[in-house]
Amino acid sequence: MSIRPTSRDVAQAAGVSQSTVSLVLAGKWTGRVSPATAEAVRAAAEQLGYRPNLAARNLRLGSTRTVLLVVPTLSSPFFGAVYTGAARVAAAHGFGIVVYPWPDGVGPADSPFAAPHDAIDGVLASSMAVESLGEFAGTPAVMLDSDPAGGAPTVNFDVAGGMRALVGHLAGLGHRRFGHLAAAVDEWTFRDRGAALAEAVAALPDGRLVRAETAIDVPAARVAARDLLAGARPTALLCDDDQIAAGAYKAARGLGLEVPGDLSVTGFDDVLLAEALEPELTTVRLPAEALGAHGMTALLDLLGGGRPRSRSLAGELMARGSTAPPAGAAP
Amino acid sequence: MSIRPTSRDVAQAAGVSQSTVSLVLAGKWTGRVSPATAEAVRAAAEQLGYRPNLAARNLRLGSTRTVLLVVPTLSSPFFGAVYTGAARVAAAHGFGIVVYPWPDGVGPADSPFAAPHDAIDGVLASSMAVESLGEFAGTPAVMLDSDPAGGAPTVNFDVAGGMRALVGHLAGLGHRRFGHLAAAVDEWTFRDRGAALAEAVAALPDGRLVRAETAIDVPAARVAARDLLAGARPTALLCDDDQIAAGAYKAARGLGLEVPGDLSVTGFDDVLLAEALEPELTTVRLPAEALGAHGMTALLDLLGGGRPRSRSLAGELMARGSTAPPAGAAP
DNA sequence: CTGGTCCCGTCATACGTATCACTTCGGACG
DNA sequence: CGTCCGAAGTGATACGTATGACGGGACCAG
Repeated sequence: MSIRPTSRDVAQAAGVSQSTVSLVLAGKWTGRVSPATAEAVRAAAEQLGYRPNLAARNLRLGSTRTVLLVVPTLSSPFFGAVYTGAARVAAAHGFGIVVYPWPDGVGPADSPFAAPHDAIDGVLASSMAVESLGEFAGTPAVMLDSDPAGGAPTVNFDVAGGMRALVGHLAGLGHRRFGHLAAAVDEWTFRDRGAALAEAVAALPDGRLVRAETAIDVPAARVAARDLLAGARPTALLCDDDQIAAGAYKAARGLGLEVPGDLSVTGFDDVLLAEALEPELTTVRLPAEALGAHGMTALLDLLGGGRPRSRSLAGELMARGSTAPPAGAAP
Repeated sequence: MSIRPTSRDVAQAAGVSQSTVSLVLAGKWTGRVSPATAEAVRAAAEQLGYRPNLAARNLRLGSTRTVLLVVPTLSSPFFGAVYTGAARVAAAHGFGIVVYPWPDGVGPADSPFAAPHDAIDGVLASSMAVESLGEFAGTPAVMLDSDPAGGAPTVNFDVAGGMRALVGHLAGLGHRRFGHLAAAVDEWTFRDRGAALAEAVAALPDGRLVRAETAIDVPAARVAARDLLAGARPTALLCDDDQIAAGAYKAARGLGLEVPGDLSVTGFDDVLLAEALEPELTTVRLPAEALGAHGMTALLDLLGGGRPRSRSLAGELMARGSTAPPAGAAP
């Protein structure tokens, strides 16, 4: 038979009523159905290849056991990892995930993607302001990598700690004059990175810091880095992103500066780029999969009526070949 | 009122029956409902913020207007682009997309992800063998970037043409001794690349080709490239992937070879890596978004009862700084 | 005045599931 | 012996939508 079997077909095959099938398959039969009957039902279901119709179940239950993951883009491995972590936890709880790539600043009406507004129980949104979620107001939401002051429960990276680790690493090598190639993106994570960096440098005796902004792509970063290096002469350049660091490499080489001999460079994020560059990039690895996993855990808690606490995940300093003592330092 | 309005609420507000609301909102009212009434219904729906319940609609229609996109991983920008292209076309036709990351070789039971087997109308699968879809047998499917001999309609890249373009470019520069760093992955696209490369080199007078395999990651490619370069001495090294090319860069530098002075290197795919490397990588850009878009178009055609033709999308040669005439060639 | 045709809508129903209220039946208990 | 109770299961219903089968005027022709 080519048509899909329903619970009624299973009932008929097992010689019981449809309600019994439903009870058994939902696992709520203890004390209501005899073990023998339950087994018979399961056998019939198995034999017919029965799979419950999700649409009917959702209609009946008023819940879809599906969560929407809102990300700015899927063209970055980072969000792929977030998805993976979230989906793993979701699947373990019988939830599905639908991805909704929502470029920041794009109105929902302009979006080329179909948002299944109602077919979801909750929202997991990464790297955006909670106000952007206006469209989903009222839906239980957990924010990832976003401003914790937004009101919603948040799971974040400790980017401030990451920045402090980088500055500590560089200061330990003898650096005092720092440059910051900041991402020209108004997101919490970058604001936090900038503030932490400024603070950490200010805490150093003789610490100095110059700052420039750039878009997150290689050519733009190259130009910004060249301009910055042409003015002040930092011995270490901290970049908000690995792609920016790639641009900095090019600018340095263009100016005849050796990395790390004449200029130390650091990135942030440790995407696949960090190991491909030469020299390999010192950066901070952010546990993106864990971010997704913890976020989904918090969301499930929220859906279950809990009040999940916001939390912060530490990054890991990956010290590699792009950092060294500044030229002229004692060995 | 906080509860979601149903079509019945709209009917009451507009002073008509529920069926009328359904007819109007489905756009099937011509000749059945007067323009004035239709307008009133639309106004009431708008005013109440009515959105049809998808679960109910799906239950009634027996179709979900949702398609499953099966990809090996989301940790690559490539599949993000495929998704984007597919989702754009889908949304324009009122379809949604659910992503199912299915690492090749992993059985469905082992998969950490929840496959919504029945909640879908069709499958779009990228970069895998059609046999892998066993789980979804019987569902209308279109394969992307996969073996066209599989039986299902296919949308592919003309990787053979891309390889020929690379060889032509290098031959034009004067190269005759080629190396191929092949991806050790048993997928159609890599088999096809290898075959096309061998053929193109064989067609050259004096053309010679050595070949080695490697996993698609930077450290592995570095080792493989070093071993290959230590034996034969090709003047041009064609890599199956940009990440492999990054490893080749490192190996070359480790052996004291300058790129492109002593060794020309090419990649494949033009992910964000190509522009970040130094020198920038000559590679073939594959239109991943177009792949997704054409695939979805074919799938919609298939779902509509059509018989979509398989087709092939040309890549674009991106000649950049990693290729030059071989050492000792006439200028 | 009757019968036929449109036009504009409404009624009723089915999709497949989960669950509440109810029945049946054998035994335990007073 | 009558009553109550738990075990084991069934019947009926509702979720919200889409749609085929009807209905009731209005208008026109005969």
